[in-house]
Amino acid sequence: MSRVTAQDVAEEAGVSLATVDRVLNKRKGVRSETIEKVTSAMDRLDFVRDQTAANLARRRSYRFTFIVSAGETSFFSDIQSEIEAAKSHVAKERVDIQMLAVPPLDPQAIVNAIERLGDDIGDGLALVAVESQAVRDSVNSLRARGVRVVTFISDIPNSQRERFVGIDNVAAGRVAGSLLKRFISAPSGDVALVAGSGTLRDHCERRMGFEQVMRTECQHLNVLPWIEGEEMAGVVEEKLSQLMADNSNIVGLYSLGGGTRGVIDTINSAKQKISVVTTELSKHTRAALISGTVDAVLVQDPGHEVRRAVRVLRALVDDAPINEKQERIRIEIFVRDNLP
Amino acid sequence: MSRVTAQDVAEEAGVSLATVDRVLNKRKGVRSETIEKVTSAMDRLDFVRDQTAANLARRRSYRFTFIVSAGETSFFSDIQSEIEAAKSHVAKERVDIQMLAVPPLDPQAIVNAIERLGDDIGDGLALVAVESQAVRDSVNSLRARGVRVVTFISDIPNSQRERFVGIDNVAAGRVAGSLLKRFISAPSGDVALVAGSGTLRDHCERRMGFEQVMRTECQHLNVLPWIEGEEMAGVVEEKLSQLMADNSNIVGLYSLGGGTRGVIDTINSAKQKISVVTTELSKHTRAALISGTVDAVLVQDPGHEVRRAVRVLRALVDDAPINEKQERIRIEIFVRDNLP
DNA sequence: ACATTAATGATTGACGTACTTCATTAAATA
DNA sequence: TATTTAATGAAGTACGTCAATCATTAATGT
Repeated sequence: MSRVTAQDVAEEAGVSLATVDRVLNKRKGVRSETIEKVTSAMDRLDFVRDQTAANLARRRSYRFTFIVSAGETSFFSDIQSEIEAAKSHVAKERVDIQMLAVPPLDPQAIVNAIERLGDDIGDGLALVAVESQAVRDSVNSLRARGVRVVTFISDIPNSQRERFVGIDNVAAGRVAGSLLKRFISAPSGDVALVAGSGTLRDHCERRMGFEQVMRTECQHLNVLPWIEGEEMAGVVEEKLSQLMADNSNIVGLYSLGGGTRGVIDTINSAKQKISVVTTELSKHTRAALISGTVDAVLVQDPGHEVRRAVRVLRALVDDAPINEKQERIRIEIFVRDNLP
Repeated sequence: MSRVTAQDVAEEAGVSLATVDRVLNKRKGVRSETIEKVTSAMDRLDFVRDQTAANLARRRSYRFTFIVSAGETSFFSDIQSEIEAAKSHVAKERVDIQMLAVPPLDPQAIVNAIERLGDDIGDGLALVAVESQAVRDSVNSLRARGVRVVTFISDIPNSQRERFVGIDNVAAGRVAGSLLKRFISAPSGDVALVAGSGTLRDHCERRMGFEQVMRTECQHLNVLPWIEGEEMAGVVEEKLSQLMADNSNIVGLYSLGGGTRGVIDTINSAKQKISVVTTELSKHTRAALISGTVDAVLVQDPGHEVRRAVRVLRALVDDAPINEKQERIRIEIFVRDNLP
């Protein structure tokens, strides 16, 4: 009933423990014939190497860096506190995490941060990327140095980052579109679009997905040019209330980025009945869902994303396979009744 | 930069390693004054005990049993394959899982299975419970023997199970209601309800949540008496097509349990345009989402649930704290565009 | 036949913690 | 003061694997 050890395998295979170890760790100096003997013995005995003991013996420890945006958005403060939480959690498993918050929307800040860290960056980096050649170069040179890199929340394709941990933003936009399509009962009307900034790839992608659905399936709805709120509630409120004053034909709204609080305040003080889909679960969107101001909120769970980034980085360092299915980040839909 | 060990703590506190160990494992025979010295040294040094080394030294291994329903439903075959997957995955961490599939809706089958297992049940049990006094007694006597028990998917309250790993089914019903409410644009009409069986607590709870919303917020909609399909597609199809032939005023449908394939087939061959919300993500519901037959699917992710059950059981055995936030199972909403 | 190389065995000391035993010291009680 | 009791130290073994060393044996080439 007790576990099968490498020693047991050695006896079963009629070789020494040293040889089993060589096979186990793919070291050279073993005849293929012997390798076969050992692996078949492992099969017969159902041997599974004790990963915890192996890590202990290897005295392997991991050091990862997170570089995130220091935006005003509640999403990013959630991300930061989740990273803090993960930090103390994974410390038990010899994983050390450091976090750096840099000014948002600023490629150079990212590049400088990476520069300054030098080797202190550790074995891997999770980066909230900003679309820019400088960042791309920086990522590529990290990879050349052997640092494992994943992009986080916002991707930067065409770089050598090994993976993107975040949601499929085009799909998120499509979900918003297909929900709004069903929520809007009016026979026709305008749909407003509120975003943070056109320089954020995730915002652009969501818009793209949203417009795909609108164009192909909602000929009765007309999507207005988007409002860029620079992720600030005040700016959003100003621009949106202006728009709504000018246009009494708005029947739906999709807020796909920061500054959602501004959207909520504006809608609350307007008289029109509008179907609304937003992003991010903050106390504001939560209250708005309950009061009925907002119909649905599309969310990417910060806790999941942080934990997954850590798991993926660790797997990359270990050259272990990644369970793609488990590591996919879901787009979660919240309505009033499934609020967490 | 290297990790702080118990030895370091001993030196910092000016005590021996043995004393640190006594404090660490809450053994008696240490003055409270000394305990204080040690814990403050641990704080100063940021000591985190290496759980992997501890487990190794303790030669602790875990043995858990899953007892699940062997229903025809694809959900349960998903559960089973997820358990298999988890099994090989956690074997690396000295966790051994065995699974037993018992006939569905049969309390005695569960009791017998537990009886037959005896001590072989291991350190913990995850049980897809069925409402019954016999099962309750069985669970309670396991607890008395020191076996940790969690209910899984379907709860059995008033028993001494320590936790329920699954979704909030009343909330799931409410979500279905509030989605249907928005999806249905007709000014009035009937809403059909298809379930598996009234003896399943999760089905009853979903119905309850659904009717709560309908009654309080949808006076214009009339909920018809539910159809019990016994989790079999054929039965569902027969009963539902009968209902739809008799009633041309059906504008919405919520399928809250097994046999969803029957629902889909029936709707497909009917001419009415009906808004539909169902449960479970199978190839049938997936296809129906894409074709537009079904508007939304409410899902509990089998993979998540299995992994969480294992984590919770392990934490219970270790007397470790459980991160409630992480362990809550979400109700996921799928529409055509966020299909995984 | 001898030197060279490759494959394997045997042994050992980590890794960080758990747990036990035995000895020692300090404090409390008679 | 003598005796018991409680608190602590010192030292060692174990857990399962890694990794290094050195010795031994078998296969290969000259």
